[in-house]
Amino acid sequence: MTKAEPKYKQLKRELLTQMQNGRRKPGDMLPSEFELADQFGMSRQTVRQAMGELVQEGLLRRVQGKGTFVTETRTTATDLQTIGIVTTSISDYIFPLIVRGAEATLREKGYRLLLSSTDNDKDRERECLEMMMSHPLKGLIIEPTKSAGGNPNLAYYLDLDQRAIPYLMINERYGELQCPVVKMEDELGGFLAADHLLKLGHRRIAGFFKTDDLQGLNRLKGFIRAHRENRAELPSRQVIQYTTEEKAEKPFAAALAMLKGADRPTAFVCYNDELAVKLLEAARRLRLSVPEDLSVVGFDDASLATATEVKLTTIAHPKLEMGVYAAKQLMAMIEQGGASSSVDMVYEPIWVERHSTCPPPAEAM
Amino acid sequence: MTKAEPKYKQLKRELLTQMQNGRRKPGDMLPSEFELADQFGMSRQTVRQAMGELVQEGLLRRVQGKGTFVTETRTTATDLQTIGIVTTSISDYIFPLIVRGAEATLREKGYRLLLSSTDNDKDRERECLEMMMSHPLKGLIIEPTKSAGGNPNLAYYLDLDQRAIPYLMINERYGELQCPVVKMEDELGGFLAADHLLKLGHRRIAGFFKTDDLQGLNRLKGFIRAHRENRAELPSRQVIQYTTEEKAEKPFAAALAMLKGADRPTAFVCYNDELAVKLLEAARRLRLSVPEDLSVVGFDDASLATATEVKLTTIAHPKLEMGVYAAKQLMAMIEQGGASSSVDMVYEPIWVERHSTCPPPAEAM
DNA sequence: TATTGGACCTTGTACGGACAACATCCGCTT
DNA sequence: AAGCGGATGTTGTCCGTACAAGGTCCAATA
Repeated sequence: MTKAEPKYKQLKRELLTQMQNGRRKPGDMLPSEFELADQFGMSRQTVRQAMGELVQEGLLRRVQGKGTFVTETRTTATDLQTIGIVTTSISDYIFPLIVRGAEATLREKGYRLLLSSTDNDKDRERECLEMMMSHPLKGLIIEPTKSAGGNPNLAYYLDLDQRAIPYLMINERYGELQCPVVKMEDELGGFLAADHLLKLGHRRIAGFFKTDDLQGLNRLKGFIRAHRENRAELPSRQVIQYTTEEKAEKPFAAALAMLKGADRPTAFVCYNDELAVKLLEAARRLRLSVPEDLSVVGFDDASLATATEVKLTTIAHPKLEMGVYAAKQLMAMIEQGGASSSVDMVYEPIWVERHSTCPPPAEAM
Repeated sequence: MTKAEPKYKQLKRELLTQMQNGRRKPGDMLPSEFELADQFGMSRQTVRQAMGELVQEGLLRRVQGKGTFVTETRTTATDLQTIGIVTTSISDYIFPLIVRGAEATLREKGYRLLLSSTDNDKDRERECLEMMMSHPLKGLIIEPTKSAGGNPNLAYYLDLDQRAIPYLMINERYGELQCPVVKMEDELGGFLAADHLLKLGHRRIAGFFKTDDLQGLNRLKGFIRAHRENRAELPSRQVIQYTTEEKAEKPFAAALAMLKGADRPTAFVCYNDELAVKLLEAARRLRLSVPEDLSVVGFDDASLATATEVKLTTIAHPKLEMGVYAAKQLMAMIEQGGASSSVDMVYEPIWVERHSTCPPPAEAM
């Protein structure tokens, strides 16, 4: 025989169902504690215990001298649920779009969005995860921080698994983890960029890649594969790798040096549009014209790409849509109860031709 | 004489201070309920009430049959608290920086950040406020949506007042409300822009302002004042007003028409850098060179301002710092218990001279 | 008519007692 | 030596009572 449910819990359940049925609407006043005690054949203290918990949960509001009321506002009985996003950089020119897509989609479905940013620092990532998990969460969207490095915060992700909180990654995935990922096919993007340039006749293409995340590493991989498949040489000095910390100086300086040197490259492939715009400046400084003297390809199709005089040729991916998709996917996982049926979504990169690319100058052929 | 504090609250306070002193460390077992009742001369029920609240707050953990213990782990003794930000547009090129400043500051102090965006739509603003308020919130940072129009969501803000949830506004304030605001002195910014150009000798300056928010309206106000104080004429056709919905087309078309017409303006003052970059494109299309034929001034000192070939002269304000300050101010208000001592913070705009401005061409003098 | 005081409602605080459910320990039994 | 059972101590549930404090209403009062 099953154990008897405590009386106060029975009352609590009864009141809850009444509220869900609509028999007690928001704003309604409940019978007084004495009355309820009478009705349900229990003491006032027991009634108080039941109602106390409902007050704690925000479903009731007690006012001394007046009575106890069903809470207003609470649009639906199913309370709003919260999902979190951990980004590397809120102010980065790409991520706001992804966040915007996700936010709009989530709000529509009644979810709330907790946002935090790691600033590309793994210690901060730990703080963010800690913060996120310290309150009930329905799901998480994570953009890995320095995904090419290790994952010192593995324990937190395992904790998520244990708590059956679904999560998915965006842009990249930590290798050790099994979860869905929404990303662009970066390797193919790197390939496309270099392949187009090689097909235009370029033979000295410099590549600039941020390689502390897997996105950059994969773009570089594709960049190399394009050279191999086109039987083009790729001297190592034509590949510039840099980290988040170095991004302000190193690639710009390297580009200047290469353009001044002998056998200067006839084309640049840049990790993203932000860098491409910077390198345009390097070309201007040396009075090289783009694209006649130097072709430039960026990544991301950011708003920067069309702000410049020479509109940038770039590799695009559907940023807003990725956010929307990630949100939808996560909501589906939540509804399924955390069954992370690892179905990835990989977007194909799109070559967007504008005016920063053309065949190389004749003398360089 | 002051009213006596309830006994259970006295006990609660006592236990709290003991825990803060370190007299009771995490993991320690407290005396039993009977013992405490004895020590403090109260009944066991009263002790239970005090401890019940501490359990609710996560500071104690009760285990039937064993005892009551001080909670382990939660280094964040004061449980994490949530504050919300309602922006007009997450992906806008300015706001991410403000959000980033606020997020970093808040996370440091153990607050969590709920983010949502109105997309410049007052219905969405209502949804956002509803969503924010449906769960316990410690405070709100709001960027008003179309602040020049009315405020149909006034009821929600009054509700915030009633619930003693402190809030502050950023960029602008709805006129009907009393709350601190963190903003730039837009009127002065508009004045500076026009005044500099007038002092350079320009006499036909066109101004483009988004006037569905107060920021734009104030910049326009300053723009007009500069003309008055410099005794310069300002025909109405030289002022272009537009709304969020029109921003993609109207100002660009108007600029093209003005530049093609007789007595074309020798300078543009633009609502923001985004528009300034667009209008640079209009000038290029008519083969006018900037700044020789046309000076251009933007607002915001966004990253766009230096991406272009001609680096934009612009009116800057400390975006990141504004976010940080807003966060700090809000936290102070929370600690004071919602005493919204309406102390505004107004940042002075800064004239950042780059290469898109110079004296007007001689023939136009 | 306007005000006040009190009756009568509500919830808040506090006390007392009783038994149930669970955990631990210790001595007794096997 | 191992296992069982009960003593003992803890929190959980439930009851009853009493008075305080806040709110509402109405009738008596100025």
